[in-house]
Amino acid sequence: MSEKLSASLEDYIEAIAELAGSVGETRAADIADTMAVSRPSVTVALRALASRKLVNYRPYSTVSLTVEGKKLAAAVLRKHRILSRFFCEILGADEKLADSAACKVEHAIGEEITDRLVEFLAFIDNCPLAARGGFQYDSESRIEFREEVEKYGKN
Amino acid sequence: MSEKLSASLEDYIEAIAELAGSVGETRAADIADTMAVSRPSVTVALRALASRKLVNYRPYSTVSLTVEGKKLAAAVLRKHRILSRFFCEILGADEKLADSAACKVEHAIGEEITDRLVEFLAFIDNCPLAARGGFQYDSESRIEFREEVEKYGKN
DNA sequence: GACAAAAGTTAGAGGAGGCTAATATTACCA
DNA sequence: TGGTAATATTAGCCTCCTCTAACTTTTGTC
Repeated sequence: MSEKLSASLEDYIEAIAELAGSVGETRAADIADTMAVSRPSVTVALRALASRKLVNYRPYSTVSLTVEGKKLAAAVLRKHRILSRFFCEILGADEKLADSAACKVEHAIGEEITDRLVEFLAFIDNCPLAARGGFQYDSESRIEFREEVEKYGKN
Repeated sequence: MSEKLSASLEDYIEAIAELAGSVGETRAADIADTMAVSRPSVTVALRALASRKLVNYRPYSTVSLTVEGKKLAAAVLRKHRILSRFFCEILGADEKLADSAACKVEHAIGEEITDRLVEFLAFIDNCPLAARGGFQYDSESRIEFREEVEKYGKN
């Protein structure tokens, strides 16, 4: 991947990926609308992304992601999904809150934390949780817990 | 609380709280050093914080937090601790990574998510987790899981 | 108590992001 | 095909945060 984008540019990449969808293209106006940002701000952002070779951009034309851009978008969207699931399913937050929190946190965590969260969710999905089981959670069982979590890790 | 600080100003508040410690005072140079930032940047930040009545600041003097500032610092530090614990104890991340991730994420989550995370950690601490128990985690037990977590919630 | 060192501030500049108003380009339709 | 509506860009401005270089104040030592 490239040089580590700002939160703002990651948001643009994410929005473009979602708007482009299967068609693969979108327009500046749609980006501006969904991001609640002015059109000139979009122009500036697109230039920044184009200079990093993350979008195909020519003035007065439609926008699409490059291969690199798609990779980056996928990484950001993955973080978003994982976080949203965690906030919603595990912490029990409202869907809307979970989503908006994910939107902010996705720019703040790296791949390792994300991978570990995936691992953790996989664990909870497959093997959970004796709320009723009455296990005491001392420092030893904490270590066991970790080992169990790792067994369920994949992508 | 006041008007919602930027991540940057929250970092300053946090650093001041930690440096001031029990003495209650610290100096601009120490802030600059621990935050790896220039002294003029500290001056600017202190003026911004003083204008929001979060620090007691007079040129060429020491710095301390106001009552409001202390409240805000406590809120940020609480988020930091909770997140760091979660990344480290639950996700199994290295202490250093857990801490640096907490440093970023603390500015991105609100009180509700934080409260829910506290609840969740309390639950894990007290009642966990039958990795060995063999409970299946279907959509029904997910709801039960949530109910159990809530029983352990407090501050 | 004077003077050097340490600490702090001012001045000036730059990057990142955002906005509005004005201008340019494209697209569509009669 | 010409003209208007829609779309996009440019120009100019602002805020936030950071920096270096230069200057001022405070402190501590002889």
